[in-house]
This record gives sequence, structure tokens and C-alpha cells, in this order.
Amino acid sequence: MRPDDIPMIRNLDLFRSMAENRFDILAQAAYLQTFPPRVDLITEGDRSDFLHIVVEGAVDLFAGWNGRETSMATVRPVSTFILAATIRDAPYLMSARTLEKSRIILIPSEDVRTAFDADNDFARAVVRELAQCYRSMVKAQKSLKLRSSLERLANYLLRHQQRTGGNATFDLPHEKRRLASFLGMTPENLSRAFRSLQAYGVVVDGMQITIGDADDLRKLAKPSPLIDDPTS
Amino acid sequence: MRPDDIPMIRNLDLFRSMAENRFDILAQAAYLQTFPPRVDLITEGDRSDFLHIVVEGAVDLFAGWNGRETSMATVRPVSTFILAATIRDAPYLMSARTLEKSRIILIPSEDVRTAFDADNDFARAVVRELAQCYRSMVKAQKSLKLRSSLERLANYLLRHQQRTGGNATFDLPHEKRRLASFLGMTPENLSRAFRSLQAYGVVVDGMQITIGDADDLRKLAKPSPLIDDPTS
DNA sequence: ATGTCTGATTGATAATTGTCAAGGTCATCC
DNA sequence: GGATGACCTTGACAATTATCAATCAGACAT
Repeated sequence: MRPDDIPMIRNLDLFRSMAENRFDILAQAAYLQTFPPRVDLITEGDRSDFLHIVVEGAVDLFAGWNGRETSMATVRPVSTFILAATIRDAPYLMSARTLEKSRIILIPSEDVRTAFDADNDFARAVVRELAQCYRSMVKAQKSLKLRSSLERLANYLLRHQQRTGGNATFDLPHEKRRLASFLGMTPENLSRAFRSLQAYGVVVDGMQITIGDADDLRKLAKPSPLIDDPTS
Repeated sequence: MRPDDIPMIRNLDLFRSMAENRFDILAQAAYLQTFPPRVDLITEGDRSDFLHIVVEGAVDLFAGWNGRETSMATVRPVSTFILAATIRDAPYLMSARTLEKSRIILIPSEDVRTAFDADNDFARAVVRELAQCYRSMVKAQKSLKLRSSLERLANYLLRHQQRTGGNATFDLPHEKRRLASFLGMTPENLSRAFRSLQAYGVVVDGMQITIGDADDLRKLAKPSPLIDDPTS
């Protein structure tokens, strides 16, 4: 692993309070790899061999059943994924593939579990991280069950606007087909949803979105901190 | 708290490996209460005051938005709920109400967090529990996004048949309207889904279900361990 | 520039799911 | 027994969402 990457990892919530020597052991066992876009990293059902940390780029978590496929989440730097499978030593429930060129750190699950058993601060950090992941999963499910696809899209746009700095104009972070899958709809339906949002002042030009009147859009979206606030 | 309840709690995965004196402190801070059916226990958005443990009865976790409401999960003895909110000291994302007469233990969140910070074995147990909760949430979301309501119902019936011992005939555990909400559909749609399943050998008589030919039903349901296996 | 590819859009249509209104069933309570 | 009420079911209809086929737009390579 490149020495300049170590401080970044060290600074993750997950590792920040870990004992020095323990962290060094983990860091030495870890691999850093660079992957091109669209590379499959893990496949659901496989045994959990490595904890993954995205250092650069972006990773799509997705799942399939009976020939269908859906995008569950996007992992952006710097964060881990499939922590739960690693901890429980259970098969992955989701597959992962790079969306862009990505640098990813792989730590053998075995070593993570050892650190987890031996280092109390680390165990506590894992809990906080997991509780966070759990809560965002609950929010996603609430969004799916309580909202129509149009409402989900409206809330997604408002949230993404915040994330990107709050400007009226911003770019979508990935292909629309993936956004559609993430929101639980088809690409065709997403196209039509975007057109419906014109009535609420949303202008779409390729990947570039302009929210003309956020208050107007908010009247439709009715965002709630218990669904849309990423931090709560 | 009644002395006979203590061993049962003690035996939960969550508390089994906790230090003796630490457990005693928690047990002394805890309340045991009996609630009639349909009593609201917690409301989403509230601050997390107590970790709840269902000792007897059943509790519905549900969520609302914009006048709509959906059932997220049913908690049955003996297990905890809203652990994640307690750990993160964050507002509840779901409301809870008793389905039946229930006995519930309440442990002040403050004490749980203290135990969590001081007792490493407990912290590790919390992680395992949370990882489990997270994974079942992922499975639920995969089911929602990848399956039609008919497929969700078919899989639910097969799973519930297993849970209740594997007999061809068994009873639904709660009202159909709640089952509908849990499966993400309306009561009317559930009624029609049950009728569609007649073609696959499912007989419905009130709350009593008979699966005439499980293999036939399985051809429709296509159950997958990565969605339907509660343990994996 | 031309062709090729991938992803996005559009239109037509169908399937799925939801809504509303009306009955039906069953247990419970006077 | 008959009324009451809660829940479930059914039918007719509407909204939402998906599917299929065709076209379009832009990126890229030849």
C-alpha cells in the first residue's frame, strides 16, 4: 500500500481510534488496487474474503434475482462496504462493481475480525458505522414503500442539490439508467418523471439539472429528515 | 423487574457474554411493563430514551409519511428493537406499537450506551446483532425492488410455513391488512393475490392457509437464500 | 465525414397496483 | 336473536408503472 494513502484510511471514523500497532498490522495485511470502470469486485453469494474501502472513484452495490437487477447504493470515497458480511463471516448479499476508475483497499476479513475481537475501540467504531448503514437502509425502504416514483425522484434531486453545494444547477453523478434502478423504476419511467417535474420548475439538459424554484419542488417532494436527512 | 425474567434476558445473544456485575447494573435500571394490544410504544422522530426488548407478545414497527403508513417489521420474543437509534443517540426512524398483549423490558438508552462503552463483550454482541438487522433490511429491500407483489406473497407463505414447522396447513400470524402493508401492497391487492395463488395450490380459509403443493408454489416464488433465508 | 455504439427519449400498449364503493362474514354485545 | 362493528372481499374503474419498438443524440473510432 502506498504510504500516502495510510493517513487517509487512518482518518476514517472506523480506524481513527484504533490502537497504533493494531492499525499497522491491518495496514500491512491490506492491498491497494486500482480498477478500471465497470469491473466486478464482488458477487452476491460469495464468501466474504475482504473488507473493501473505496479511496477514489465510485462503486455500485447492486443485487439480482431471477434475471432482474437493481442498484442498491453507491459507495463514494472514503468509505467501506460490506462491513456486515465481513463481521458476520456470511455471504455477501450484494454485488459490487466499479462505476469509474477506482482505487480500493482490500483488508482480509480474517484480519478485520481479529482486530475487531482484540481492539475495543475498533469494535465500537464498527458499531457506529453499522448503525449508520442500518439507518440509511431503513430510510431507503421507507422511501420505497411510502412514496411514488415521482416523489422519490423529487426528493433525490433536492438531496443531491444539497450534497453538491446547493447551487440551482448541478450534474447528475451517474447515468440515468442507474439512477432509475436506484430509485426503483425503469429508465423510461424516469424520463417521463423528469418531464413531469418541468411543471415544478425542474429543467433537464442531459446530465445537467436546474432546479428553478426549490420551494415549489419541495411542495411536491415533502422531504422529511426521517427519510432524507443523511446524517440523522 | 420480575426475577424470573432475568435469566431469559441474560440468555439473549446480546447479553450472554456480558460481565456479571455490568449486567446486574443494567437489569436494575430496567423496567418491565405489560401493555395491552394496540398501544403505541414509540413514535418516529422521538429521541431514543429506552432500548426495548420484547419478552412476550408481538410488536409492529411501522413508519409514516405524508398521511401514509407502512409496516416495516414485526418483532417477536425474545428480541430487541431500535438498537441502532439507541447506540447512535439519534431519533427513532420507526414507530412501534403492540400487536398483542405484550411484556416489554425498557432499559434506559443512557445505561445501554454506558455499558456499551465500558463492556467490550457487550459492544461486540451489539455489532453482531446490528449486522444481523442490517442484513435483514437489505433482504427486505431486495424483495421489494426485485419482486412483484405476488412473488413477495408466495415467498412469504413459504417462509412462514417453514417458521411454523413445515406443515401444509398453518395460520397467518396477524391480520391480512398488516400483512398487506408489510408486503408493500393494499389489502385489496392482497386479497386478489391470494386468489391468484389458488392456481398454485394455495387454499385460503380465513386466517388458515394450506399449501397444497409446495414445489409448485416454489416454481413461482423462486426463493433465494440471499433474500429469504433468515439466518444467512 | 461516416458509421457504430451506447444510452436516452418517445409513443403505443399492457400489466400491475391502487382507489372507491358496496357487500359479505364473523365475532361480540345487549 | 338481532344489531353492531371490524375486517375482508369483490367489482368497476383509475392511476401508476412496465414493456416493446422505434427513434434520437452524442461519443468515439475509422
